[in-house]
Amino acid sequence: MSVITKKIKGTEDVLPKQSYRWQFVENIMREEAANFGFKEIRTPVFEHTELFARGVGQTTDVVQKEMYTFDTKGGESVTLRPEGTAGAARAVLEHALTNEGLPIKAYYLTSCYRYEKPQAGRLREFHQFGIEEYGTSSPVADAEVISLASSIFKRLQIQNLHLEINSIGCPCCRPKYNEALKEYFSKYKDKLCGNCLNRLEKNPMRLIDCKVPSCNEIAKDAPSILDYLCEECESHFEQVKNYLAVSGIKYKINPAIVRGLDYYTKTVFEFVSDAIGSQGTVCGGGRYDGLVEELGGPSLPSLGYAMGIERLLMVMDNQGIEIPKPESCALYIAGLGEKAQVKAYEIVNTIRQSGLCAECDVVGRGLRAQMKYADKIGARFSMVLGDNELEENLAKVKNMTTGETTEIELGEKFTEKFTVLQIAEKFGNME
RNA sequence: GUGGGAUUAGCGUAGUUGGUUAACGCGCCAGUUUGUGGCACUGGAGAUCACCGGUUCGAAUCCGGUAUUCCACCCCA
Repeated sequence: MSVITKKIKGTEDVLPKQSYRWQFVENIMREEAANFGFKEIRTPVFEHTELFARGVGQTTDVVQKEMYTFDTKGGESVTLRPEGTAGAARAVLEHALTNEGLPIKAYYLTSCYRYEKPQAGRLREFHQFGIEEYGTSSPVADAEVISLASSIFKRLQIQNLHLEINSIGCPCCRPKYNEALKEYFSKYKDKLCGNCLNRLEKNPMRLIDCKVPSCNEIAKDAPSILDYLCEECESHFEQVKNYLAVSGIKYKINPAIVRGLDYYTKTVFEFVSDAIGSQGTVCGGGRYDGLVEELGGPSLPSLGYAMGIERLLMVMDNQGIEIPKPESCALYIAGLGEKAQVKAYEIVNTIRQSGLCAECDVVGRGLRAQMKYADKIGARFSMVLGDNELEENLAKVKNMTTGETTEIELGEKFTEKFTVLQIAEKFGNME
């Protein structure tokens, strides 16, 4: 076999055998989001490049080197969304959703694209579930949003996830902190890595989580943002912690969480798993009070986060969490001979119309092979239809899990009223 | 973008001093006489040994490059 091409690097196919796992996770996300009052928002996969440049931030790695950007035939620069927040914020502004009452609570479940070097848990096309809440600066909202993530993880039965939170201040206090950082790190200029030297002027906060051992050593004693928070930020952070405590959510304060997207302010957090290697952040987000304004809108304090579906599935796989298999075929009808095949097809259609899954042979197999197939697809019941059955108006139905058989009448009534539940009744209890 | 490992049928693997039709398990297909799956048995299909090039009389096996994938860094979900 020589297939002409393969899937693009860093992309994944979700095959029929596997898709139920995705659907299970997605359904729980949708349900929990609904319980918390969030409604789905769907925005286009691509946007004008400037939206991300502006929203996510020019200095970020995501914008500088990871975007799928191209020119259209019309000559405009468009970009495949590298994350979900910018597009959602754009839509909120474009449709003036602020007029429909605040806060605006939305969630998305979509693909995102980043041109990165792939490895397990890091794909070029990946999927995120994300939460967006616009128009509230209250710390309750911070806790609410984290609580939603937490209850999704609980329903997915994911174990050993650590919540780490931090506050990275606001335009009022961060400049002072940045100055303090510059002053501190300047003393060690000759020992810092090239990357850190570059960032020292533009984005000194990023030096704090540098993984280069020598830098890391220096960063240990760097001033903490928590000592530089303005009164408002500090009080906000305190209240967020209180609300988390009230919700019974455990967390660890990690001053090293700074996040790589420029729009974050005040609260930032991550849920981290140690089960899947170095790409362990399964959910990350925080507050972005300045984003909407940055995009040309009104001052609209907001917050949100995104979870990586592939990573969650990896963790679940790793922890051996069982995902319930979907309902299989209720009845398989094996037909013998042309006349019986037609009848089988007719009955199958009737059952389908009653809302149940039924199947019959569509490849021309023999009886034995049809039974094997019925077994393979996990049919709950099977029935054999041949000349004898058609003559006598009587067919045997077999319970595929127990092997028991029972007889059932064919005929006019049969096709009209037949349901698999009737068969089940004949067997007494089923399940 | 940096560094390292891997690459043999759909999947998991075996295959070293380089030597005839590349092996095994699972899966798939078909049979095991009279019309019934899960077990067993028999048979069958399926691999240009990732790709390209080099060394050699001869390469799955050695060398180089490319691709993909995994691990770490980086980044982030």
